[in-house]
Amino acid sequence: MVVINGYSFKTQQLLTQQPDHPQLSQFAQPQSQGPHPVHPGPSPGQQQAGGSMTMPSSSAGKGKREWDINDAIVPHVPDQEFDEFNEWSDGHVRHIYSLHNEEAKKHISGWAMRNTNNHNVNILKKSCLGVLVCSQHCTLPNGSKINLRPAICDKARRKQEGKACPNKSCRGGRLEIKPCRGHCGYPVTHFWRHSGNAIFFQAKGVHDHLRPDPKNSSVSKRAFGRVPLGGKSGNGSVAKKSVIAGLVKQAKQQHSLISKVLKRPAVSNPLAHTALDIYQYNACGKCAAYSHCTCSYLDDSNTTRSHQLSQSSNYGTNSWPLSGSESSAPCETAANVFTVNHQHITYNYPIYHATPAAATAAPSKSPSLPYTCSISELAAYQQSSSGNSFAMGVPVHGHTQCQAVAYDSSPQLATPEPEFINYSQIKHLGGGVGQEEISCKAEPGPTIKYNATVETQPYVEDNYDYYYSPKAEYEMQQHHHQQQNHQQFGGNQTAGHHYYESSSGYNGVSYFDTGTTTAPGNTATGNGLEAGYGGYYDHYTSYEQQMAVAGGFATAAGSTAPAVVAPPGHPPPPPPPPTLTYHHHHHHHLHHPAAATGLAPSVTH
DNA sequence: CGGTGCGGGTCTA
DNA sequence: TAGACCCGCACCG
Repeated sequence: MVVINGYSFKTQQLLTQQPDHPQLSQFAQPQSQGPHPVHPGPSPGQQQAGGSMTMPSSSAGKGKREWDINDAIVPHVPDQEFDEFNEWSDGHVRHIYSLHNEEAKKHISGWAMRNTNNHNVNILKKSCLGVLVCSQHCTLPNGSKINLRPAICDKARRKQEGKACPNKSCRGGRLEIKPCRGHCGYPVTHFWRHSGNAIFFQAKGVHDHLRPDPKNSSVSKRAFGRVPLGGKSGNGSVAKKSVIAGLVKQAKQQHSLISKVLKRPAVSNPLAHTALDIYQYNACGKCAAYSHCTCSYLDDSNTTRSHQLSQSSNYGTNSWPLSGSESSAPCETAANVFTVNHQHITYNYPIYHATPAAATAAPSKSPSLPYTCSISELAAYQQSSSGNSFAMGVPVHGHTQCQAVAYDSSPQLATPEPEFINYSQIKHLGGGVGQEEISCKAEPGPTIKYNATVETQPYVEDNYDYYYSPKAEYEMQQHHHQQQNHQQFGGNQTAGHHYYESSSGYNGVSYFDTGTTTAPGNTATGNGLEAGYGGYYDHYTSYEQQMAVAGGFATAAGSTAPAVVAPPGHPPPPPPPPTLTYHHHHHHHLHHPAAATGLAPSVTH
């Protein structure tokens, strides 16, 4: 068994994708449950691929890591196992942060994430706004492109759009938004949920664009503060020079990092596959038909990627999109989307065939093979640098992925492909709750309405401010950190993770459910209710409570409980109530009396 | 002023 | 029905 960032995988599975988990397979093949075909796409069966997907086994010890943001009950995580905050989470990843983690509390993200009303008060959903780019695709002195962070505020963002390109050398360029389509053609989404002593974070989709510069970056300031960026015509000055120098330095360092990453042996060591491999790529393969999936938006976007690659001079920068996004933004398997209630909540949960092949089997629709290959590698790098707690596909992936990505245009991956299982569904099996649906059957890409300035933009990833903003340093650290993570794979990555804490406890948000966390290791107590459930209470929570009782999960911290989801080899939890449906289609919380827990329902900060 | 969260509504598939 | 968005409002820094 291999533990990756807290997620356990059976070595066997990693090495071989054999369907050795009947139960999992079963769960992984929800289609068997109902009329809904798992994969409406070309190959309905692709997803199951033998059900080899490795669902982390709770019995394995890291079962607590098995959760989905929509799970009725999320695991309790020991304080020591909280993840280090990652502001650049990308791909289908999940993190569990300390309730005291300031960044987590603020739901911070390097990506421009805006609040999205998902009508679920328990889970905060945010979607990516993409990045601001120059309409002229101008190139900065360092060869990079304008890549600014869109304002979250609609009004502010509108003001940003149309502004003159901050690149002084740019003529007529205007800032425009390149929308994110990393999640089946839709913006990448982040979900935040406060439960118990932790903040659960789950991301869906892989950003198909570069990381935007920090809003306080020099470029941003110049862009919106009318401070001209260094340009040929530029007022050269010291600032300009320093910027260039920094860029050069940055490029070198990045190159160095990339080289390291690429050199890393991975092929020979399947186990070396990082969680990213598993959780990120697992994302894709969900689309019933990649051909239908707009994750990688074949249309005009392809060219964009190609262009990006073509200008990969500085691809090494931290902003480069993940391979998944570039060549094949993973999308979730439709079959794995479940709705538990009327809250518009999708239960997408990626189960990855913990096999090297799977990891590299990220489907791609991108026709640009050569670029794709490059991207794959870059992606691998970026993954690592992206700050994901999971290390990512190393060179191997890049390599393998070249094949997979470049040539595998088929949704069906011959190799074990990432699969998505709805944990909730699993839990609800028999309950008739989890009904699979197809999440990526349509091509949302074209449907993107706002700021549909999706033109091929040959922009190169770049962080001109890399050395100018505090963040730059941080990111660099992140890069290194990730590198380390890569090497750590195979071991408990979460252990020893530093997490930010603050004396101030989270005051509570509506989606903070204190009673939704399974107590650690408790296998037989159902008494957690009194302790864990304070004020916040809704059907969701109620259900969780029920589960807690029925399943012997203690909600109170300190107790130990089995993973929420029945792990392979473990019988699924007791059947859930018929439905987890909220009373009202739209939110309607019972105005959670946060009193008991001292949590203010609507206090956001 | 902008970030952030809430939540009522609309549109679309 | 569900997902994505839009929009206004409120709060906060």
